[in-house]
Amino acid sequence: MAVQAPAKRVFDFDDDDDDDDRPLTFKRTSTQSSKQNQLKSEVKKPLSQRHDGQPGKPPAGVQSLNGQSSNAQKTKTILSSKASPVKSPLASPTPSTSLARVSPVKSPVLYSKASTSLSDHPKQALKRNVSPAVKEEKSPTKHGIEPESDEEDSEDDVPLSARLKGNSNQGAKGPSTSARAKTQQLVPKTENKGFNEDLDDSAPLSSRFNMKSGTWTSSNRLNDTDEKKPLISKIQQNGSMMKDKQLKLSMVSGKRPLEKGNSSDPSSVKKPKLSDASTTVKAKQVTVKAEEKADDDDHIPIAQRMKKSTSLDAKSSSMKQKATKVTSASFKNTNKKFKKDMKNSKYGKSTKVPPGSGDGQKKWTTLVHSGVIFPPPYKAHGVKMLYNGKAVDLTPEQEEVATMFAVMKDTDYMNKPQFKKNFWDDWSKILGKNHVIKDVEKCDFTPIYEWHMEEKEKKKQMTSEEKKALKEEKLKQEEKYMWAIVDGVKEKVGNFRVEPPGLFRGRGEHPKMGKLKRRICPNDITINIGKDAPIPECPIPGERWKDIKHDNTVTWLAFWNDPINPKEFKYVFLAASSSLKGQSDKEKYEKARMLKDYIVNIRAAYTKDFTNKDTTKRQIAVATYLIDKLALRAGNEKDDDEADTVGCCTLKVGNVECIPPNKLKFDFLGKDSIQYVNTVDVELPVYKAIGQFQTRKKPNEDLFDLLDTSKLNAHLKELMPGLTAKVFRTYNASITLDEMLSIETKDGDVAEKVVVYQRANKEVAIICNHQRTISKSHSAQMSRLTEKIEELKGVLKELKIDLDRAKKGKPPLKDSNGKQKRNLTPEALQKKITQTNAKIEKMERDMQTKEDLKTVALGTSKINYLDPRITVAWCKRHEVPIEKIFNKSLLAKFAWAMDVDPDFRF
DNA sequence: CCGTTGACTTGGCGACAACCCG
DNA sequence: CGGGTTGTCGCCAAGTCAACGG
Repeated sequence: MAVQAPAKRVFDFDDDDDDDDRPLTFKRTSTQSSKQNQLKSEVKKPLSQRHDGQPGKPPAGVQSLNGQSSNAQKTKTILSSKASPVKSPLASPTPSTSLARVSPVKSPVLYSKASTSLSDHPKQALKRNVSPAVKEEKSPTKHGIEPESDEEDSEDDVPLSARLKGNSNQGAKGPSTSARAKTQQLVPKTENKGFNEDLDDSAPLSSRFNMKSGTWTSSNRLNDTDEKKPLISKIQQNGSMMKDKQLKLSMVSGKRPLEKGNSSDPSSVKKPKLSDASTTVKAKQVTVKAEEKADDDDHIPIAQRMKKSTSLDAKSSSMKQKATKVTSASFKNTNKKFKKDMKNSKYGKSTKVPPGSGDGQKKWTTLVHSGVIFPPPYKAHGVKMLYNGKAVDLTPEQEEVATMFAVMKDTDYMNKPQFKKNFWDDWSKILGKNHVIKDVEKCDFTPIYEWHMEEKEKKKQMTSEEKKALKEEKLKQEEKYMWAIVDGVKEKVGNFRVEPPGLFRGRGEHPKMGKLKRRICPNDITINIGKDAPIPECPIPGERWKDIKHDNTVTWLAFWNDPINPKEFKYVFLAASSSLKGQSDKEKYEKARMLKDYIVNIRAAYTKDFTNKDTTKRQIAVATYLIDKLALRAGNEKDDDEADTVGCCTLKVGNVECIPPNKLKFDFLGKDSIQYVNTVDVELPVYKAIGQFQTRKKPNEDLFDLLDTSKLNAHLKELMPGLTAKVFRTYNASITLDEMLSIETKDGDVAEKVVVYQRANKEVAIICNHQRTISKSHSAQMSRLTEKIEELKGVLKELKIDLDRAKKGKPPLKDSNGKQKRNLTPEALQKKITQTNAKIEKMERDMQTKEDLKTVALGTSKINYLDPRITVAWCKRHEVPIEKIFNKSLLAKFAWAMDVDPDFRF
């Protein structure tokens, strides 16, 4: 189709070029010498090494992407920086073994000036961030910037593991993983005084609320004033950051307005327009720099635009000042990077279509796609399983299900009676009443399992050529399904493959685990497509689609009912890189940013209600507090046929333990049956309120008996348009990243900055409780590292001895094999010693990082919670190639954020 | 109101590929 | 060059939340 639009492209390396799959290789010259950064124990590792210097094929464009370091000097806007804060590394011994340990509260972070304390900031920040809650405002006196704070800070250095509770014991994680215990201090003791300058309102959890009602401190990010600005104006400003330029497609009039109609945004009241995304890339950037600026204002009312047209930065930040010159310079650099893209883009600025003006819900105008692809029909293998020791004949249908079960032999599901039972219930139906097989326990699936393993092995043994051929074959078959054309623009489809049949693998103690998930046929599938688009041909001869719709108020391309739970659906959507998704992603972050302007008042309001006589109000207040401080999920009601997990509104009395004088210990299974364990200090009124909610209830009764998510969200919506519980998670995650980056980034090489980023990322992951299971080889890896370190230490010792001897003119000792070593000068030996020490330190740091991250999953927050503009802007400011932080998929997904102003702050 | 339905986001994990290091 | 790691990607389960229908 004509549509191969060269249209959107940002970074899209992939897209239209057909060589979509070409791996990107970023070539970078910079060497990252591993310098160690003293800050904490983390080490940079991964990012820095990969890609560097790799010979790969560096697409020209890409190359330029990285090139920035060379010229960009001006870009750097150093925020606070200079001081090198060295913090004591692991030194601080705080053996925080106790789970419950609560770390002392730290002083609030100072944003501005604080020169002296600069070095402290990072620490403080860190700590504060450790737990969202932590950042309460504390009285300066207390923890303030006192020197001793260092000591306290040291806690930060404590390995995560130490902080986590239960690690050790938990070896056995239940269904899932180990629980992580966190300890945080939510509450500051609150002195009312607090205040001011030091506090940042927007800080995540911090709470400045305690101040007596009324006084809020304002944040001081340069823009205090902002806080009070009418929202509208702020928003506009913010909004203006994004530009929305769309490239026009050459052929089609493609406009690709990200913006949806605007309309529906509930929040519209205050904010004129949240959205506007620039989904497209600005290929033009390069060419048209000037325009860019102009473009940014697209969504701003014309009148206003005129005013600001000249100054690029004005837009954004109201808060921050613009780094004008700088900015432009950096853009330049940036632009270069996009060279490649440019090549395709010769289009000028796009015409943006006035977004949907008017159509409230309309998500698209034209939609063309090829439907879905089905898994191949089952091929019987004929391997016979045993029943009572004897081979049994099975029909292909029976064998298929038996095979599904057989191949799960080495999974944990085999230890779950529920799984077996459900499997048997479904399989026995297929076997029929009269089948010889009457009892699963007498079944021996081993032959099938072995057959499966052999097949797997065969596959592994294939040469890479064969594998490649196979892959290409598959690609060829799927190619047409991979794309959809939305309003004239070619977009990637997310999951166009219909889910194959299998045994349901629910997480946690899911009551339906093991049930047969039957094969989906065309007859189960409803297609949604443009009215004028050709209806995809049904790939299975003789069958037909269940239904065809032309509903442009939704974004799905197809759906079918979930065989496990027929009242639920499985949808086929566009991929994350599509502008439709990009736009809603952007709106999500804009909403979270809007919360920043309301947060102070919201906190004040709920703080006040901690003691409200009306129990419902009190529950709402406390629940909101928990959602804000701890980034808990809302917690919808669940059916009995789902795993028993909870969120804030569904917390049970037994999930929260009150520990005098004012600590709460949470322990529950959240989404995906991931355990959440955390002990926090809370404000006394909260503590008391929780106690009240618990009285006269059994452990399994609802803590918030008068509450549910709809009531809670209805209440939140009164506080801010469009506000719902999940917005707090996004807000807290993003604001934490933004602040940590701003406070901790120092001068240094790219690798060091990447480490700073990762550390911030880690804090966010901890806040959100994003866990992963410890890899099977973790302990082996650790002991191997320990061994290596020991070995190096041995070498070191020997070197020292040799050094002593050399100084006295004696020859070195023999090595372990008894051979004489070379005579080295004391200087040479000294150098070796230094090198070895550095190596040991690096390894120790690597190890520490590994240990810290063994249960933390960084990816989820990056994908779903961290506003990519924060990252992109930071990369621009600090000359860190964005590819160091975002991989190919993320770059594609966040195309809409790539042109953000370097001064952007969440 | 309230339970249900529908649409869309968030989440951990396994398979596989790319990479690294002796 | 082989095996252990680490990073990507796809899969699909499990949440959130709004709209609907009575």
